[in-house]
Amino acid sequence: MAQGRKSKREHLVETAQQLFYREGIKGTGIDTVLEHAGVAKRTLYNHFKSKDELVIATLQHRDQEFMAMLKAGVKKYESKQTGEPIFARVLAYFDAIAEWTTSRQFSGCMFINASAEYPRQDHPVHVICAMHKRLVIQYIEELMAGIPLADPHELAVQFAVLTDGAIVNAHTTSNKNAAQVAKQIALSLLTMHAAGAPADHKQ
Amino acid sequence: MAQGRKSKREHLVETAQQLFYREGIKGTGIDTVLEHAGVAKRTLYNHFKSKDELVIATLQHRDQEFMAMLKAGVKKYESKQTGEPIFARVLAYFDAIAEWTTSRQFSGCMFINASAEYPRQDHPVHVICAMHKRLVIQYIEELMAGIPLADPHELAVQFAVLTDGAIVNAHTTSNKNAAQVAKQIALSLLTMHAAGAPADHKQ
DNA sequence: CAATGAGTACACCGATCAGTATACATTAAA
DNA sequence: TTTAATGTATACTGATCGGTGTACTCATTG
Repeated sequence: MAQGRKSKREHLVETAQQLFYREGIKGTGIDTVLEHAGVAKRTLYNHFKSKDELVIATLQHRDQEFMAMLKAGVKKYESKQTGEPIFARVLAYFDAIAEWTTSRQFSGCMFINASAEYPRQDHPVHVICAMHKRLVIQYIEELMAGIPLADPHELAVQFAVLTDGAIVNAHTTSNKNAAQVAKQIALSLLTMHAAGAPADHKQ
Repeated sequence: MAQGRKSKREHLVETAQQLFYREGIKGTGIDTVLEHAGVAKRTLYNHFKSKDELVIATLQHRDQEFMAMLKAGVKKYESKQTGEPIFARVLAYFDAIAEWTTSRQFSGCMFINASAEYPRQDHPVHVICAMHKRLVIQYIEELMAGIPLADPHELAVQFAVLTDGAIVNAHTTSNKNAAQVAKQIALSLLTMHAAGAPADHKQ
């Protein structure tokens, strides 16, 4: 098994990911990917039997990468939160989203973009996108583990809606504040629904 | 000026809009549009000098149609709201969004989808999408005209973020509840920020 | 009737698309 | 050293892309 520091397959996936993200999936031809990767066409088709397969591998790779980015962001911002300590992790999550949506290369959520390019709900790409979103909700629930809530899942869904809204709004209208808007709303919801959180007693 | 009940141009725009919405813009070829419209290729290129121009005309048409749909929805649901009457119009707006996102042909927001297909922020399509979103925010502000608020615009932006989130979430994860989730959050924010609304005095 | 403008039918263009075929080079393990 | 796997280079396929050229029909209008 000949392989450099990175396998050709991995290199192709990473190159394709960049291009798909910047130019869209249907806006990026196979030849463009090969050109940027410096890899022969035959090699690509030895690893993937079609462009669709490359697209799916790309989205799976992005899923891993994105979740890792989120977790790193939460770790980074968790300690910088003021106010109620049990809220720190969820609020840090929104800071992570904010950092991402205001970064220079930000171009929306790859999964939202992909499912916009493949609108049919039964298309594999669309299915993968739905799975990713479900994973994010699950992660948000984990972040709220320490908070006494009547229905943690429902609040996680609300936060997911807020997140998607912030991402899309930031992308379409170039609004650098969108994620902070979402964070503020999230904080309101937290204080509203957290029953008997210390230092938050009603009057 | 020969013209049937509808001008060829209008017919082309409406046909293209349907197809672009269902199959994506880059996923729909000119020939497909012509086939469905039953119009000669030359006719199309007499009205539009490129596909991009047709796309833009389509988005402008959709903007009109969408705003009309929103206004009709608000009128329809306004009287059916319970609780604080000055909130009725904004809450009806979310019901209109809910009706749309749960309708059979719903396939996301055409503008969000379009700007996902054309990720570059300076592309004309992206610019039109941003304009549309700004129009919606303006409309939301109008709906809140009767509510005493410290910063109506900020709340309108929050509602826009909620709306985008609901739309995207409904589309990507087939969540029929997304818009109702957004409405609930909106109601919370309204009661929280509406200063001195009757029957809403503190304590 | 003549002229004009709008639409049609259809052939055609070069470019690009995803994907294949073939022949050769490199590498590493047996 | 032989063998097999992996990758490269390049040419090619058939389909489709957006867009053009041309000759025609048809209805209106002066």
